[in-house]
Amino acid sequence: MSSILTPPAPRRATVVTLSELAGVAPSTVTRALKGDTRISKKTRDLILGLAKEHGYMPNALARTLSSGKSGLYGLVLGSAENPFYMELLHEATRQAEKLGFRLLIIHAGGGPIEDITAQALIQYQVDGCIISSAILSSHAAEICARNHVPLVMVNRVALAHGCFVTCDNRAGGAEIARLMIARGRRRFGLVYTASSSSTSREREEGFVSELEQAGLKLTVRIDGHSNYDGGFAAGQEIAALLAQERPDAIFALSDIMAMGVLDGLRLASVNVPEDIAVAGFDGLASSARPIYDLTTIQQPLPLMIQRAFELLQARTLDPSLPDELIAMRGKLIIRGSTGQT
Amino acid sequence: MSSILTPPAPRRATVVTLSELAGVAPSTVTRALKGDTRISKKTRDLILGLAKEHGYMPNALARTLSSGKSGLYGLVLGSAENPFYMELLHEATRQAEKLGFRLLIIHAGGGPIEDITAQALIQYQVDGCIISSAILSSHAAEICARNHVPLVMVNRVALAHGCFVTCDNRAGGAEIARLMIARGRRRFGLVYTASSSSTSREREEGFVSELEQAGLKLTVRIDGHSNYDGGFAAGQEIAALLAQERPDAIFALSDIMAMGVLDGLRLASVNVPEDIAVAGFDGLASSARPIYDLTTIQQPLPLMIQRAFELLQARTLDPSLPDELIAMRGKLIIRGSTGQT
DNA sequence: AATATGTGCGCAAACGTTTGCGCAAACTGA
DNA sequence: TCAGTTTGCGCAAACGTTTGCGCACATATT
Repeated sequence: MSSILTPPAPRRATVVTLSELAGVAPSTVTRALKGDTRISKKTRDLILGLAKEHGYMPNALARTLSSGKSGLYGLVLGSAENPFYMELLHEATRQAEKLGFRLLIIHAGGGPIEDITAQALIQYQVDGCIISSAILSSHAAEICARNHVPLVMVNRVALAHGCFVTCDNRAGGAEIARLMIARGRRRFGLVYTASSSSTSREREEGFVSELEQAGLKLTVRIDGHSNYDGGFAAGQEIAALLAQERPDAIFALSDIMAMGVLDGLRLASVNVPEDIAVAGFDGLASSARPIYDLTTIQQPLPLMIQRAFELLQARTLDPSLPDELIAMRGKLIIRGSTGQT
Repeated sequence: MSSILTPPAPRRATVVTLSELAGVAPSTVTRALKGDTRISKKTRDLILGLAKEHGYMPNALARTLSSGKSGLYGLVLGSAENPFYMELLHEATRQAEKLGFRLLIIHAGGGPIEDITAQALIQYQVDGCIISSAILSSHAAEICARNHVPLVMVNRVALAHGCFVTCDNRAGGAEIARLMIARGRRRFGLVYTASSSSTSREREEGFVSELEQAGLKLTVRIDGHSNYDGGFAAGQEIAALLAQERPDAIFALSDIMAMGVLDGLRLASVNVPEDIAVAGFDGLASSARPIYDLTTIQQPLPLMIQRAFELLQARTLDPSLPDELIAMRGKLIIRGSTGQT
């Protein structure tokens, strides 16, 4: 408590206080602020002037209570270790701001989304949720379904209810295989992720099926644990193989693992791309660093986020719309880690 | 519109619907759910049972309207390129969840916070805001001050109004200098950031003043532009110096720049730490990677975030509390990039 | 029996905004 | 002049939760 008595801070301007100043009803103020031409121009101008003069800012919470739309979207992010999620966060934030929305962080990091976390989606009346990683428990998914919270999963498919925007992972894996084969590589290794995620499985399937069509197959398959350290360990393990047993091409299912592989190989004095070609997937900004110079499949992140918001907004307007799955072709970025043509 | 007429989804349980089911007043339901012992145990148990049975979840927005506390905290993040902000986001999210709060992304990336973005803080009645980068315009800062939004800046000091939790940057810079001197280094370079931020200035001041006390001085000072690419370019520039003109110790004012410096030196075949010792600041997880093995000052991020929430919560309870600045000593992590003892 | 105190709840208004419904006055055409 | 239409607004309730104030009834004390 302040030892010097001060009068309470004047309350901030509200629709009601503006209506009193203008001598009109609160509903008139609301309509004037919205530009409703049923309110005369003279009255609208008066109210807009007062609103500006008094620094009026609408209370988004009261507005939500009354209109049912919060302008909030939930965001679920994956591991702190993978810069892909930071890029996704920035892109989602940029597009949300453009659309006049705000992002509520529902979950960040590994592990499933706890029920109490999913309940935040309902409690804050989010207009939808973008999930880029983590798994909703079946109970949490049921809570969302029952409360009509539109969900879009970006970069993976793992829900019984919701929409999906992914990269076309199979096509991407196949493209990497074709490039490696075209460059004359013949012994292939995979650094994968032993999770149940569709992303890894599809990338691997695309890669392997393309090899098989060329009468080739994987000779090494190492779990890179979805992270840099796992990729690094895989790189060391590959480097430790006898040169004639070693694959001459490695596909890591994500850029973060690929960069680990590259560093592991490099510290073991294995030459890339001379001895081993390395490719990744995701298109991280850091994959372009000279020290990596990584060939990769670049996910069309801005467009994926744009589609995600479109899917959510459409389902805010019409909750009965059927779920959609959108797969977008990634772009092959050929760099030094797979050698030059 | 569904072609098959379906009854509207039953509305979710509210305090009012629970009161009708229980045959009590809504205020009784609210009090029972809060455990108010003025409501008899029998009635409380009845209401709790009904709440559970009907999957009641309080509407956080209505609650805010009525109680004045939203449980939302704003978060402002810096550049997508610096993993420090991802680590900060994850730690802030983890601690917020523990406290029962949610984080609203106010801004992410470079550039000042626009007024319309700052207004979101007021519109969503956030209980406070953690700012880790970016600058509030003076108008935005005034909006927050006038509306009593507690602000805490983490990792820098740049506001006329608000609290600050930073690492003790000067002490950290001085520690790096002492280590380098103790290792016999005598020609010093700095990779800095030409921004007005207090963080960079203080780290540099700590480093330089310690050198001067030992009768030493900077011989090279290169702008690393706060990012990896700038650090990399600086590393290349340093490598391009004649060996006898080259510094034998480099302090980069952040880990992300230090990693760029290391890569730039490495690609130019300059040996670290034999030819040049390199140190950074921040304590990023990736600084521990074998390929960097970076000596750094590790910011006590979990404690900084904890203090930030404490400062915000205290000011929610008592808006008249004076601003506080808390500086915390970082921890010197000695790794291979500065050589062994 | 009367009075004081304790217990267990309810009333009512508020928080800030929105919108369906409808009224009064002005205008138009016959 | 009158009926119908248009214009410009207001009323009132709602959205969901909270809480100050106070009532009715039970209990204890004198």
